[in-house]
Amino acid sequence: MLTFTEENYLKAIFKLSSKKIDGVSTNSIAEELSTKASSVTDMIKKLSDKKLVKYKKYQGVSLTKKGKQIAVSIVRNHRLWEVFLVEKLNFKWDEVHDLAEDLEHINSEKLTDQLDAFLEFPKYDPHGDPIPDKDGNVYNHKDETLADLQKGEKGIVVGVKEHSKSYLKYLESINLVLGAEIKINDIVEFDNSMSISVNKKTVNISHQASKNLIIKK
Amino acid sequence: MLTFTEENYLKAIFKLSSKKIDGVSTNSIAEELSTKASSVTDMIKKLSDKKLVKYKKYQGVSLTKKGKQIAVSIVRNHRLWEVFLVEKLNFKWDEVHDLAEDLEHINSEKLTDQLDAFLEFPKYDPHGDPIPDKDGNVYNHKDETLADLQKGEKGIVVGVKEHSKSYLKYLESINLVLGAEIKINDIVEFDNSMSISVNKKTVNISHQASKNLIIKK
DNA sequence: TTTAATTTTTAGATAAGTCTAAAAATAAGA
DNA sequence: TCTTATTTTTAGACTTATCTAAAAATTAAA
Ligand SMILES: [Mn+2]
Ligand SMILES: [Mn+2]
Ligand SMILES: [Mn+2]
Ligand SMILES: [Mn+2]
Repeated sequence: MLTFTEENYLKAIFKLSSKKIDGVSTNSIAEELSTKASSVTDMIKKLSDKKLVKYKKYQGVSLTKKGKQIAVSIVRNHRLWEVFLVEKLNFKWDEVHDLAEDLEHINSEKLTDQLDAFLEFPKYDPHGDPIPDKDGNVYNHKDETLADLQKGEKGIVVGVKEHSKSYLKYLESINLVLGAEIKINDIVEFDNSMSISVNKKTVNISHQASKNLIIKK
Repeated sequence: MLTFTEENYLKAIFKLSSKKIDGVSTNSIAEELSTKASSVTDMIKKLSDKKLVKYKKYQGVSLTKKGKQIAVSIVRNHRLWEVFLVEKLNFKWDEVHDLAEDLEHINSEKLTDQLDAFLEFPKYDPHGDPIPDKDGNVYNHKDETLADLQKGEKGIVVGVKEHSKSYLKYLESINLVLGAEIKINDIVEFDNSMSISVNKKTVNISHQASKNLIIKK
């Protein structure tokens, strides 16, 4: 059995791996987990001893098959619990992440599978992130954001790239929730802010905000 | 915030307190938690520093108001999660305890309250144990067991005093589940075993088994 | 290709929770 | 009451995960 800490390291490495082809750097893991590089080095050695990561000094780290399996199953847990909290316990999408950070570490295949069934096998979590299936396959969205659309184009909100409470609350306040249909009315060249239509209402949105909203055309 | 370990000590002391009027002994806590007396002494000192227990060397330990509040809220969590697992995720009553041991430590008042509401405010967990209310009141069953009944008397199963998997599985195999109606056909004086009727079937049950089954006449 | 900046690793310390073995206090028995 | 037996506490050691400060390796710049 792994400690919560070890599991969180695996999850962090998994997350960072998706953005990097080669090994994940010590510093990036430290930043992701709000810890120090020296702590990361120590933990990497331990995970390496347990054959959960491949590691060569100064060369970065990557997950082994086994390590990736564990990481994905934790992500699966995390996202299923988020769905549960929103769908069944009436939480808002900006309230569920921290609780899911704890719940994800409860390791029971039966629990996960029964929860999955109870939720009727959801494909996405409340933030639009894909839920890995039982075999560990994850089908990510294409990385197309609102900021990529041109004047006159339409799109549907399918996810967010930024998960902070404040961003999520802001989006909800202007009805930019999952499934919302958007039309680009205008783009201000100076700062790339946009005027868009959602729900027959017109709102303005900064580039900072639009580039974190994942869209399907 | 408390660690899981600290919470488990509080819970253990709470459990043992209900069977003792004066302070709980170091050894009994050690046994309850499968640890050593020396470890218990160390932890008690820590909990005492945090004003969660009252402690005088060699005189046993008892919970403060604050300590008891925490302990009860953990018990509340534990039992609500057990209800969830059985009612919503189709677990059997012998499968839920260990998972609840983990889930109970997820501290969120909102989560607990929403879960309580989702489950429609259950009064008892799957083993018949009472679920403390939001204010920390617990209404325990009277301690009347099947073994206390006389020949010819009837009773209804309302709980168990022993929570081992094997006992729970055994009970289920002979239909001695919560709510089952029992009639005592005969008592063997030699070993206090009983012949009883459940669901129109007759079964024999040892004293060891009957004295752990809580009954309401 | 040296030198300088950055990144990563090591060395040594600290805190939590545990253990064994031994000492101290309490309880039980003669 | 005095002597054992039992219980509880203390002393000292170990493990895990963390940190700071310093050394080593790599990368970037001149
Ligand atoms: Mn999340
Ligand atoms: Mn999410
Ligand atoms: Mn239980
Ligand atoms: Mn129970």
